[in-house]
Amino acid sequence: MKAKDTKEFYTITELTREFDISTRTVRFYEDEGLIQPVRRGRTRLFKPSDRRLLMFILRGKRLGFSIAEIREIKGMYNEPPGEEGQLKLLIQRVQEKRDQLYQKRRDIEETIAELDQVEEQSLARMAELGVGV
Amino acid sequence: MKAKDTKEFYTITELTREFDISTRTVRFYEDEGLIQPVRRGRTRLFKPSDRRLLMFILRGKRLGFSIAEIREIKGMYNEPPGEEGQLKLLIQRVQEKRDQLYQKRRDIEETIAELDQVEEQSLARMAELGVGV
DNA sequence: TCTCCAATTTACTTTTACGTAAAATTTTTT
DNA sequence: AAAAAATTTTACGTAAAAGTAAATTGGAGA
Repeated sequence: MKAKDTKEFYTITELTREFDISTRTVRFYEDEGLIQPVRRGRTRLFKPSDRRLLMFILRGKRLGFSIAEIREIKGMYNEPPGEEGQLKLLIQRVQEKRDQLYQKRRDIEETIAELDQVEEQSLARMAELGVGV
Repeated sequence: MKAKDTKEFYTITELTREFDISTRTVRFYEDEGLIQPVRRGRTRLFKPSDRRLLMFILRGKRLGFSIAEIREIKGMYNEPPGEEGQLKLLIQRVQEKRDQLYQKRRDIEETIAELDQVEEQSLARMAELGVGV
């Protein structure tokens, strides 16, 4: 039996169904240079690595990153450059992105805590009304 | 001595400077019904509660929430409704939002872990090059 | 080969979240 | 009070991220 990621190729619609996005979206990401599926004739064929890349893009989107930011982060996953200055720059960029993520994580914790309170109050109100949960 | 949040009123520019946003942005949020500063004549005056509300909005933005979503979350902070059906709906919505936040948190953890790896590899490469950190 | 459905290309449109410019106040400073 | 600075309103503009429509094209099956 074939597991998800051992499939040779995915069609565009397989991916759009799996991730609940439109073909336009996938092609848009290709236009933006984020994915480069191979072609059989004109038809796009997506390898497992393309699929993982798409997952990476969608994860970035969920976090509110723009296409440009996603492209930048993707670039960081390449082989580290051989030149010292470039290397230092990369390390710096990585730290900046990570700091952004730390901030987002704090934001999330705060928001979750507040929503917890809302829920608590709501449950209390339910109890007042004598409603079973 | 007056602490930040005991000030009676903030002007629009005080807020734009503190949070590094434009007046257009603040007025846009007002147009969207997110903030309702009082007026002295035509001039907007922002109370500490308005300032906190603005912080809340900007936090939502950092998390990639749209204005509509921020409005929705804000609505959850109101007094819980008295009617049972409404209450149950609220609780459900709260849980949905929280699930979204959990997802975002997982996304963040994954991305941070990957960036950690990039940094590690970069530092290893630095060492190879015999560069001092 | 014909047919039909999925995929592609091209191009115009839409939505969100502001940016920017102009002109008219208002407020503050001198 | 006059000048300067800040604020407001109005309105058009824009960039990002797709949505949508139309016309083709390609491949799979009868």
